[in-house]
Amino acid sequence: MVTGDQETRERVLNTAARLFAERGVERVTVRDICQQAHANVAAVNYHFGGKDGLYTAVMELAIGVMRSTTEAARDAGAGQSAEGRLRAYIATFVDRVTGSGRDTWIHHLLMRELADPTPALTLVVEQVLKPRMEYLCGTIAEIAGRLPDDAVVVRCALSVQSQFHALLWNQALPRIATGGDTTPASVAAIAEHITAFSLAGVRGFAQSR
Amino acid sequence: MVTGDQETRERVLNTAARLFAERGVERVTVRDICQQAHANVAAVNYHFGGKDGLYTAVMELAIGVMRSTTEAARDAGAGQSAEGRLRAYIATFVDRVTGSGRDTWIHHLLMRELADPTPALTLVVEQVLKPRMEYLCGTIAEIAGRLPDDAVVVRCALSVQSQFHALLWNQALPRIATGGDTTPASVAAIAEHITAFSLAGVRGFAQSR
Amino acid sequence: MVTGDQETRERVLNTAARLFAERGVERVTVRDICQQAHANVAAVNYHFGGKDGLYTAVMELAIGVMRSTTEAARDAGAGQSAEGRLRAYIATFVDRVTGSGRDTWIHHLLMRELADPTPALTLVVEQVLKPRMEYLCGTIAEIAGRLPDDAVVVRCALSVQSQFHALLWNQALPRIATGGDTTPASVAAIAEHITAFSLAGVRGFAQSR
Amino acid sequence: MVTGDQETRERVLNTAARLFAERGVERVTVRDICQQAHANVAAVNYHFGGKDGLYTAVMELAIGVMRSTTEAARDAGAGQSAEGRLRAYIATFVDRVTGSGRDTWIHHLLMRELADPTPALTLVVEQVLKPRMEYLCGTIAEIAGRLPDDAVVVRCALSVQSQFHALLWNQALPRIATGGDTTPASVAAIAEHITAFSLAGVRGFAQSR
DNA sequence: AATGAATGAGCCTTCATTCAT
DNA sequence: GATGAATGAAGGCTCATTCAT
Repeated sequence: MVTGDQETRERVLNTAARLFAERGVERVTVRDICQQAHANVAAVNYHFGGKDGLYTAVMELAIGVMRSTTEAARDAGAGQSAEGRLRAYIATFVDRVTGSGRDTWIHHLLMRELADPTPALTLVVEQVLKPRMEYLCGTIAEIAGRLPDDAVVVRCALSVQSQFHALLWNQALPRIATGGDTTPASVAAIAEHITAFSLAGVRGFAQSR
Repeated sequence: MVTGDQETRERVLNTAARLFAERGVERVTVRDICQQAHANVAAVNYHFGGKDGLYTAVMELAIGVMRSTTEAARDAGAGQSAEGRLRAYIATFVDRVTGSGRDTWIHHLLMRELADPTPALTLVVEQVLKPRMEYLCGTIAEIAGRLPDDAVVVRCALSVQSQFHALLWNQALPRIATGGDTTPASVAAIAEHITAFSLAGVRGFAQSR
Repeated sequence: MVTGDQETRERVLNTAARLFAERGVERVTVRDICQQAHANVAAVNYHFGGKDGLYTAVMELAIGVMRSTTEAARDAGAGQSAEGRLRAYIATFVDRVTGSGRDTWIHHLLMRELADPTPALTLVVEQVLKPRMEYLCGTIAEIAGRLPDDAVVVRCALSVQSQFHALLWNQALPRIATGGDTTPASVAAIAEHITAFSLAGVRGFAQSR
Repeated sequence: MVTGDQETRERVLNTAARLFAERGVERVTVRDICQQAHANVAAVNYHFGGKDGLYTAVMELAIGVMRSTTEAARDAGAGQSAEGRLRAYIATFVDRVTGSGRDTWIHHLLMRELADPTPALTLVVEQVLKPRMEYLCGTIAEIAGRLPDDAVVVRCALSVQSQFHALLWNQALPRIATGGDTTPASVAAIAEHITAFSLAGVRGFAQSR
């Protein structure tokens, strides 16, 4: 109608990603999406085969972005010591989660997916969460002087990762504690806290060699 | 009267709590609830004024249980040192979250509320989360030799509390890591891990007096 | 509950009469009536056998009042000339219709019944409208020097009677014309107009004997 | 497409007009309308936004027809004397109200609106009733030798107009009086009666100049 | 490739009525 | 005699989906 071509598909996909994250899949109608995307009501079924297909496409998009975040977290610590890699990893995630603007929709979507699992969760686990855990376990293993598949190391990795999510809640919530701020200073302070807290936690499990 | 045991209102309320937690409010129909509760379709509107009212009632029920959990976590550490209180607090929560059977629906419900806030979330924050944070801050403050409203203390409390939720996900998820087990042994191991990790983390922020 | 006895029946009946007139039968619920009448939800079914039975009872009540209005209109002109009787008849009706306060609900109810006939309409026609027409025909016949069952006389009676209803509309409507006033002066002016207009109209059909 | 002749919107609109007039808005269900219109249950919401919107559309349709009736009543008396215009006006209305067949639904609908006003009544008053009153006042003013906004003239206009409605009732009722007939002869007789009665009534208020 | 009118299943809610007490 | 908890039928409306164009 407007431009034709494949642009419609993209507009619908991006609009859906935003709305799904904002309100949740159930609270968004196909009409809402198509209207805001300046597309026809039938566009969703035409391009994605239905609402479910659209959700899957959105999740695939999200997974792509999340994987690039994983990459970024890795790259930020490339060539550094284990402590440096952990610090860089945490800093990258805190930065993305507190959302310097875009891509925040991904975290909301992930929270919903975790609270209300769909078949897409399997993909997220396999392609996003497991790789992250693996990298994190490797780094932590080095710090703790243990093997990456040591149960202690895995638990530490979960302890580290879990702290990012407290940030998400603090954003979605009537702030429980301080730190709804997303000023560069406070973001850095949070990252520094998690790093220090986690390093101390991990070192407590360090094995003398 | 169909079964005659519980009153209709109670049957509907309990059934709704279970279904809301299992599938999410949007995916549960009033008909489903009433059918499983052996009640009439109109029972929801009669007793709760509508689906929304029913959800509110369920959340109030959940809040009641959660408050008793907070109490239990406090009582378990009564009369002990700060470290002992933290250990007891964590043990209580890990025990409840890993679910010795009942009341697991509450955690699912809470996760959904956090992912998809409704007006009920305000109540949860005020009556459940804030009191927990206060208690936790008090204990941590003592360990760290800081004031309870110190920003460092608050961040530590969030770091501690956030680790419980990793457990929740591990339950809802195709297990990312080890520890889908809820055998007494593994539950104890998890509790011990969080305690050790957190104590080390907090002590890293301790102020020399 | 409050006083028991037969008073409940009366309260329900009167409340229903008022509400039926105000909103129309379909727009009034049994719950509304019982609540406003400080009676139980089941009171309507208990005392009147159902909503239909209640409506019938209300119509019977209305018919009683309307018959007394007919009587009053007759009595007001008793012993007077035909012109005087017509003037008194019209004055009585204009007074009642413009509603010096109570009994206005009856007119609204009658309007609804005419617009949306129920079996009760037959009763109204037989016990209220026909007697009025008969009296009016008798009076008009005398003025016109014709027989009461003369088609001309009957048509004149309808012409007279119909003018009352214009008043009802002017009350229910965003006033089409002047005269929403119900001050004694304007009411008298209206009565005088209808009387003069009608007398002139009827005399135009007078037969020289 | 079921029948293919009219468009769905038109079928629904016409069916609704008929049913609303026959039974009243409250007693007609959306399902009834759609079934008789060979349309889907959702057609009403799709084309009219809901039952209320459908009613509004029906009223707009009715207003259109009523305005054309007003035009016809004017045209019928064009170029004639005031008496001739009044006679033509009355004849037109009596003809339409007694219903040579079609468009009778409009009168039923108007009666319901008057008995049970909805927001649509304002439109009817502004676009139909007021213009009619203005024309009628102009004609009567000329006959009575008074100004069109003279209170006496306005009252006369109401007296004239009100007589049409007696006809409506006579149709909806178990006939009170003669004249349920719609033979051309009786229709003409009624029109002639109203004309004569009204002319005499108006002339009684004539001012000598 | 894309549209929008039309569909039908299903949802929440309302309401007159019933029945055990 | 009177209550109020509980019922079931039905209503308006939403929404993802389809189909002819």
